Amino acid sequence: MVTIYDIAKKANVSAMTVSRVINNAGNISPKTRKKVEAIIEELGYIPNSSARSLTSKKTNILSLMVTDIANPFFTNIARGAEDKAMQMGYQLMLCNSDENVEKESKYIDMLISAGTDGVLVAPANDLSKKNLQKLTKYRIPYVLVDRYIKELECDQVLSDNETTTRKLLEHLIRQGHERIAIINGPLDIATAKERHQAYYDTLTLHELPVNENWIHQSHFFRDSDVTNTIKKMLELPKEEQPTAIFATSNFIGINTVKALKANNVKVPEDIAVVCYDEVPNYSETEPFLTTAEQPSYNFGYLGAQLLIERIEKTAPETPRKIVLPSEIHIRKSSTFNRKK
Amino acid sequence: MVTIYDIAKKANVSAMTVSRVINNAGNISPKTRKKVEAIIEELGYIPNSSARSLTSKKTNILSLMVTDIANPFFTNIARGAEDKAMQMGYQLMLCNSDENVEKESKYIDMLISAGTDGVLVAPANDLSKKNLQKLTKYRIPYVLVDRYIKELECDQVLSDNETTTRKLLEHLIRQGHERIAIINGPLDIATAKERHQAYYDTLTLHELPVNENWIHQSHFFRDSDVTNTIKKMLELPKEEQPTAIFATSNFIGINTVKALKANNVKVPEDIAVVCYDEVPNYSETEPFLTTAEQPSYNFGYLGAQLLIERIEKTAPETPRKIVLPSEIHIRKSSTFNRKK
DNA sequence: CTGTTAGCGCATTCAG
DNA sequence: CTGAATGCGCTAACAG
Repeated sequence: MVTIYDIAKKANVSAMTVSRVINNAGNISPKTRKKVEAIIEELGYIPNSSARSLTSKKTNILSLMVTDIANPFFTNIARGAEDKAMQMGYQLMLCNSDENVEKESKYIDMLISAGTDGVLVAPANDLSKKNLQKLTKYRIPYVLVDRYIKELECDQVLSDNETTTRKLLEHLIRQGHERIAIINGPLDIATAKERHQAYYDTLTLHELPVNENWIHQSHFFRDSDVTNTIKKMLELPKEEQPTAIFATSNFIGINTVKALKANNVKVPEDIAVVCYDEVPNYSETEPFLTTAEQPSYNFGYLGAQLLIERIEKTAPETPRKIVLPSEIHIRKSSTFNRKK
Repeated sequence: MVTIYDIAKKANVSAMTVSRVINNAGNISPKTRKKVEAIIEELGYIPNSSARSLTSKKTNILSLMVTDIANPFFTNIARGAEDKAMQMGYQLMLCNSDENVEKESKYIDMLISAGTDGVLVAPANDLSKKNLQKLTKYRIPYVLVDRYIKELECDQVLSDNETTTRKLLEHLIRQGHERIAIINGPLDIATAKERHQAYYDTLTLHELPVNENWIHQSHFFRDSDVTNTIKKMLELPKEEQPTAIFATSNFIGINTVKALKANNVKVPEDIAVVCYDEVPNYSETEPFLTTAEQPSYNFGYLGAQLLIERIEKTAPETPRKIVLPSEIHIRKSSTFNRKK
């Protein structure tokens, strides 16, 4: 292993001079700089960041904690965060909590232990609070992405769940739907809670009925099980059955349509479906689902930016909150006008 | 920040005793162990792995370098690797090279610098060799996944490209196809090279023509552009046009079908399509593409296992090579028998 | 512009 | 079973 002492010896300078060259710190005469740089190159020196962070408390590593690396929504965030990180001279480390607070906690410990400069987090749920407070205890800044947590004062990049939900639902209402169901994620996740509230508010605003038989929870995973939910809905008396379903995530939306079809329910003729989150089109056919596409890449990109500003202390003291709008894509799964 | 000295002072023992408790090393009396453990718990001590790795040269961090984090094939590998890593007491760090040797090189430097115990690599291409040799120089073991590199002696977990390609093609041949095209990835990637060779061999074996107008390269990315390729194929005289296309990756397959449809070519009636790699079914419809599903999760899982064995020196000296079969899923995109 | 000294938090080595 | 001394590779703080 090559160290700065090897370089120093070969260049006839002190280790400190080498350190200065590497970090572009202090004033170095162009001549010695050249000489040192040449030897660094020659020996293929790579700084030992363990040693470096032991003294300087800086690693230039950002971390991103997501809840499901298999979800394209999160891989997009990762790409955005990585691009910004790279651009600013940081590297990105990815962790996958699987929506599991315990696993998240283990990863947080690892990140503290390994010494990350800051963490971009989509927390598993409200209980993640204690994990994040641990970061604070170790003075590691973090930025919440996608999901906020009540009473946690920190930078955040979030989706405008209220407006987006309302837009999706009003699209359904315009099509003549009056009985609209929701299949949501767990209510201990902020996005689920907000979407639930917005669902309730929008229906109420439009003087539409809210029926507890139309309100269901699943989870946000790829295999989010909705078959039972759909079965229950279809067992309702005809006049109580919803004519439209609002799915609060991509996977829930996909699985809802699949479950409906499995029960010979026509989408959108019998029941219309809209959902949150865009899905990559891996099919040869046109995309079918009406979606609200969140700017996931920007969640990552802007989140990384806030984080770096926080790390480098170029940010104002008060936490910042960025709320981004989503884009509604109206497609076949919801375009069947019941008024006609 | 809590250090072992804080613990030691509070427990009235030396720092060394604390270190021993933490690492389960040496012999400690149950009483002092209990006492120390209680204080560790109480103070919420988290070891500083920078300091630790400075002396012990061990971080318990595995790294996974993939070429495209947006490709479900690689996220599956990540999940497999993560599961095995966790199970064995390691954490997994993810890096995304974007099929770019330079970016890969930067990440390798970071990994060396940060001190990873071992790396699971799907190399960008044949030029990745120098990046991997750098790892060797720093005595960091690595395992190749999915893509091997010539003359690099190391553990590998690979796909049986020869058999799988043959099976896919023989399926086409059984359907009566005699003019089969290939749209491949860059030939400086091992998998592309092997699939090309297997394509050639299989056609020759079955005494079918090989026409250079049927051999095309694209790349393995999500937006792999094949429209020009398809256009060229369709401009061939009718009797020279291929009746089937073998796409060597998921994205190439999807884009091939899309491009064909855009040109009003019916799949599979006019041209059949088969491809490598399974694709998650994000659509409400039945999967359409005939695919060879690689055991990607196992690539990661077994790769991590080999790597950990190498790190912990429980592996035999000689490099091991695991070759895994793929599963063929015959679907509509290729089921139209031309013999009838 | 350059060098010296000291110490980051921990584990190895050797001594009890 | 436990402790003291030492050094990993680097940089902050000071001195020249």
